[in-house]
Amino acid sequence: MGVTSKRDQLIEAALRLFGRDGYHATGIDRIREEAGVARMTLYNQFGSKEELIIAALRRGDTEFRTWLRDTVDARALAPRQRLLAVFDVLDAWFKAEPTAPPFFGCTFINAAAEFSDPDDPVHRQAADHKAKLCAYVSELATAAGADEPEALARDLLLLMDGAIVGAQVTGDRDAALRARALAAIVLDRRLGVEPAEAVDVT
Amino acid sequence: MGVTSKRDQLIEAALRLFGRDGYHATGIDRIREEAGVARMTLYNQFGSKEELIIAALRRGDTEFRTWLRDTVDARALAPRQRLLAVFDVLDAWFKAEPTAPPFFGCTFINAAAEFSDPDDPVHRQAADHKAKLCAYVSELATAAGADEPEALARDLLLLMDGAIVGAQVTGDRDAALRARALAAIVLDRRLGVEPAEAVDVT
DNA sequence: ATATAGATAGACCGATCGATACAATTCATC
DNA sequence: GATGAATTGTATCGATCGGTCTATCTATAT
Repeated sequence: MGVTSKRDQLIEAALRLFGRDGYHATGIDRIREEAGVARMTLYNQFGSKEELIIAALRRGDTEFRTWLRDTVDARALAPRQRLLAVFDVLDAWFKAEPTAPPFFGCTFINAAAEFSDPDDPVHRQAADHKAKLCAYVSELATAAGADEPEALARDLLLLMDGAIVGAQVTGDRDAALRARALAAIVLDRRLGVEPAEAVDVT
Repeated sequence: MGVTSKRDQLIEAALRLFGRDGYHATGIDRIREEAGVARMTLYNQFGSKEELIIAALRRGDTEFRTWLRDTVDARALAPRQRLLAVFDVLDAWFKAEPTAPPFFGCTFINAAAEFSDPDDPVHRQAADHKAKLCAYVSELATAAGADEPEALARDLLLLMDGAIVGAQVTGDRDAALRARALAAIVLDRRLGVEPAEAVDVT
């Protein structure tokens, strides 16, 4: 085996294929083939397709949030700018910049769609990702001195999801920038205006 | 046959099942069974599953936009209020009010997710729905005297999609109301403030 | 050198997939 | 009441689905 374990190879292949082709449309055998692994290895590591889906979502969650966090941190801006930087990260994602994961829409939104029952483990895993994402944005909002960081985070998450859908469905690659402009307007209301930034909200 | 043709029964069953369970997860036989129709009738009316999907999306598009339009019209408000009323309609949808279609997320977003190729006929049909929705909101924005009605419509559509995703993934049934509050803030910037409304943006 | 655990390829399972063939039957129209 | 089109049920197709089983191979540790 290489540097990555069979288990990791399976999770990575699954994450990519589920993200591109969907969950029901992607067969076990396709994942097994892509990972270069025997079928029984898959069933030894994960008892079922559902468990593999959940493992892939868990991996995707940590990978995405880590990438988001690191990329925002790399800009090392003032607290208010860091909230807006989240949308710059989305922009890089939509435009498929090298460091970003390939864009086929949000695999968590897609998972929740394909498993519509809120009690389904897959749906729960998808909801958990959004909750963790919201918690992170809430941290940023707190650092920026928001009165109600949780409420602000939910609003910004709504803008993020709206941008993702716009980029995915109608192919609007500038959706993140428009969401960023909207976020700036919202921040003006919730954080108070910073003179230097308040002008260029367009 | 009843008052509705076999074709209509098939389209309605398909629209409901695709919306709830997804496109790949819903088999032809399930639709045929739900519609109470022979399998060959399905293949006589629609040459393939894909054509049935597209017919269902077309039906869903007109049904949703008609319902949206009528419900907004029923409120007969001032132009600016009509733009915000769109979010009240979403709210009624999320909360499964009797007149609203059942809520399992936006079947067009879901279709675009399951058929990720932008050139896929199904994906195109989904994108077409969002484009038509955007055109309608643009009408409302024009009536409200927006400087750039198209740009405003895109922003409001982003808020709508964000609310839909929030309601679908994390089950946030108040997502439409939060999107409405955000929309009010955006309208303040784009339309100019109307004193009576400008205060209660929360 | 041998024991042990994990990975391999491939046959195989029953179920279901989308789609077709066809004969029997219903139904509207004249 | 006869005609022709639409609809019916059912049998069937090849392919694929998720999942199991087995026998062979390989690597590591003792």
